[in-house]
Amino acid sequence: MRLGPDITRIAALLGEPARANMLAALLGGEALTAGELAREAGITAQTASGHLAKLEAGGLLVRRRQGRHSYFALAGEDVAEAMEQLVGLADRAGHQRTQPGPKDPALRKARVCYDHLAGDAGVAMLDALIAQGRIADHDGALALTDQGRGFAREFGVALDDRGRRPLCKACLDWSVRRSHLAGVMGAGLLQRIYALGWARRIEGTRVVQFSAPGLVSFERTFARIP
Amino acid sequence: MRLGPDITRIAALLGEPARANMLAALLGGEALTAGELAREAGITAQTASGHLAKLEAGGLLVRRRQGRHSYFALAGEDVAEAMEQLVGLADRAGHQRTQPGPKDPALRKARVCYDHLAGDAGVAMLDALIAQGRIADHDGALALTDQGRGFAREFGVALDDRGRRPLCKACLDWSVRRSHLAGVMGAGLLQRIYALGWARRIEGTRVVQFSAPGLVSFERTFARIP
DNA sequence: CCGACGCTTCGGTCGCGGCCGAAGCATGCC
DNA sequence: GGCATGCTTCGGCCGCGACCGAAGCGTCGG
Repeated sequence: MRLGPDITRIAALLGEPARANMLAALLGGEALTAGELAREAGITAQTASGHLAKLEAGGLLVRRRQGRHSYFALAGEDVAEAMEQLVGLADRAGHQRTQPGPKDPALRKARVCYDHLAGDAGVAMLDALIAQGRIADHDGALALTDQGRGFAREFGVALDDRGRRPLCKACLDWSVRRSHLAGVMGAGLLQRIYALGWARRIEGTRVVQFSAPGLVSFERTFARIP
Repeated sequence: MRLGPDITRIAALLGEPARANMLAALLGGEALTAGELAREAGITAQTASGHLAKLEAGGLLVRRRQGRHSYFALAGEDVAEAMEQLVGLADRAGHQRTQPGPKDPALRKARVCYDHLAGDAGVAMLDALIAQGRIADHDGALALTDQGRGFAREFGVALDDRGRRPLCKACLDWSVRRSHLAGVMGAGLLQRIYALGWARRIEGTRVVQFSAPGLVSFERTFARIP
C-alpha cells in the first residue's frame, strides 16, 4: 500500500529543523524576506535560499518577488493547520516533562494563530461565544447560530462565506490544550479587535497586546454570563 | 519562535519512506507484526526493528508483545488523521500529473480509512445522511440530529459518547476529494455494515467488498431521496 | 555608472542516519 | 534438550543532504 501522493515529500520538508523554524516564523501570518527567515533559522543566506526553494517547490510556501527582496508566506491556512496537528501529536507523544506551549507568559495569554486569536484570551472568547448561544458546539464541531450571525453584524464582522473556508472551526490551542475559534468568524473577530483598538500585534512576534480599556471592553463583550 | 514540543521529531519520523510505508500499512486499522511490516516496507527485519522502535518512542505506534511476535498498531486515530492531512497537502502541492488517490478502482470505490468507510461509497453515504436530515452540516462541521440518533438506534449502532472522540467528524477523502464520515458514528456504521453481511474486508488490503444483495440494501438505506 | 545590498548558484566538505550481515535472545514446537 | 522461528542488538559501510565559502546576477541608490 503505497500512499499515492507521496506523504514523505512533505513530511521530510517539515522534518528538517531549519525549515521547520522558518515555517514556524511564518505562522504569524505575515510574509517575511529570505534574509529574515535565514536569521530566524540561524543559518546563512545561501543555505536558507536552498531550503526556501524546496519549500516552494513542495507547495508549502508562496513567494512574492518585490524589488530585490523575496517575500515568503505560508501557502495557505491548511499548511498552518497541518503543523498544529503535528504539534498535537508531538506533545501527546512526549507527554511528560514540561508544561506544553511557550514559556513566555505574554504568548500564553494572547497570541495570533495564523490569522485568529489564540491563547487564554482566544479560549475564553470561544467559551463565551458558546455560553452566549452565539456559537453552537455539536460534539466539538462548531456552527454559527442565527443569534451569532446577528452579533457578527452588530460587531462589524463581515462574514464572507463564498469561499470554501468554513465560518467556524475549532482549533486546538497548544498552550491551553482547549479549543479556540478559527475560520472566517475567528479571523474576522481578530480584525475587529485590532480595528477597535482593543489590542495590537507586537512587532515581530506573535504576541497580541491588549490595552487596558481594550481588555475591559473585550471582557465585557465576551463575558461568560451575557 | 521555536515550536515548543518539537514538530521536527514527528515530521522526521514520517519523512522516511520506509517508515511512512509501514505506517501506511497500518492505516487499515489492524495490528501487524514486525515481520509483516518489514516485508511491506521492503526492508530487512533488523532495519524494520530499528524504525519501529523509533516510531514507538515517538508515540506514533503502540506495541503489544504476544509470544514471540511484536504487534504494532497506530497509537490513535489522530495519527491517521495527521497522515491524511499531510496527504492533502501533498497532492494539492504537486497538483499536476496523475489523478489523486489510488489507481485501483476497488480502492476508489470503497475502502476502510482506519475504522470507517471511505471512497465513493463513504462519500455517498455521508451525502445521503445529510440529505435525509440525519446529520446536519454546519459550515463543514458535522452533527448528529435527533432524527439521526433515532436512525442509529434502529440500525443497530451503539453511540458511546463517553470517550473524547467526537460522534461525527468530516474526514477529507483523498481519492474523491470530498468528505466522508468519521468519528464514533462513522466507525459504528461500518461495523454494522460488516455485521449485516453487506460487505467484508478483503484480507490484507484496505478494500471493502460489497456483496450484490448487500450493495442493494446499502443503496436503499443510504439513498439521497429518503 | 558604480558601489552597496540581497538573493541565488556552484563546488566541496562533513556528519547523520539508513541499511544490511552477523550474532544474540526469546519463544514455541517436536 | 534440540531446532526452527521471529525479533532485537551490534558493527561497519555508504550515500544523501545540510551546510558554508566564493562567485554570479539582479535591483536600488547616488
